[in-house]
Amino acid sequence: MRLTRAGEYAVRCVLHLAKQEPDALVSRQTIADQCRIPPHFLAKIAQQLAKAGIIEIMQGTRGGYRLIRRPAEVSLLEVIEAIIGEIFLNDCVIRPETCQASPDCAVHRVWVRARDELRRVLGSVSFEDLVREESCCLVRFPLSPPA
Amino acid sequence: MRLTRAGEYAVRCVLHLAKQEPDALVSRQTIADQCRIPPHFLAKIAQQLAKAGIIEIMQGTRGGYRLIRRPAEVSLLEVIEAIIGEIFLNDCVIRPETCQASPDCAVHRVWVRARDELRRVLGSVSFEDLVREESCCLVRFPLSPPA
DNA sequence: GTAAAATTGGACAGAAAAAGTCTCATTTCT
DNA sequence: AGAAATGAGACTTTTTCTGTCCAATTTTAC
Repeated sequence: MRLTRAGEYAVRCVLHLAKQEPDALVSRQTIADQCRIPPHFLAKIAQQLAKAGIIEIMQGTRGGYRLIRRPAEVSLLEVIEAIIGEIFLNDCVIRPETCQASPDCAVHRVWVRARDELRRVLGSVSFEDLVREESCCLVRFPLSPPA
Repeated sequence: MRLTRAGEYAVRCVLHLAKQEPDALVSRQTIADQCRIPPHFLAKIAQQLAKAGIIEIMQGTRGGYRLIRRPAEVSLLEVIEAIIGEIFLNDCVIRPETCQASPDCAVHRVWVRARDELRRVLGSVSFEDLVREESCCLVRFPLSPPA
């Protein structure tokens, strides 16, 4: 019951793009280096983000990734679900056949509520918020330890 | 990002016990049959529930499992976490070293909030609630389809 | 006390999912 | 045409989860 690493990488990647000036194009290698993501793995993740309409992928010599929506319009939830699929917590929430009479089941209803709450929290935060609040999750190594 | 099957089984098991009269002792085999849980797998799950102080295991010929707390005093969260460990959603929430400067990170703070909400929802529901609301998640096969 | 019936506890195997790697193809710029 | 980047998918490795098996232990019954 946790975010997959791919989801975490996706958040880092989008956050990195959101921190640049609008429409900046950043190479995969740069993002991979700075966000500590295996480059080939990042490629797969980027494809999913592109399919979800969050970033744009430019091929060729001066290719790379570009955020195609305003950071304020992209929620944490959206990026995560672009990678790991819709959050549902428990099978019975999304595949009623695993549980007889799901809608009549109190346990089922709790899971639905829990999922809704979780999605609400993640959906209420945009990447603009995250940038403004000075997020880490990007490399911080050059930083010297606090004096 | 979903409950494991072991967690689901644990909920079914405790729910089954909660539906009996107080202090009823139910054999592992009976629970396994009625809740459709592989008996040996149930044994492992029961051990964790016992360790968490939720059920009591009686050995011997007329052994079995018994709920040792009032259903009203056992939350869904407790049973789940007894099996899958504390819910944390993202590594950075529980292992700060995966992320530099976690507490300063806005993403980190969102995850903490999301986790707290999720745990709050699951923690607010007791097995008494679930029994009262007529939960399924136990076998329903003998039931004929609605006319 | 011994046998039977139940569970324990740990090892182990199989399956599924996730993480990461590799390679060849394609695109774009020069 | 060549160089430098990404695309796409197959593949491998690792990890986690699920489930099984068996010897040991406990309790009940005779």
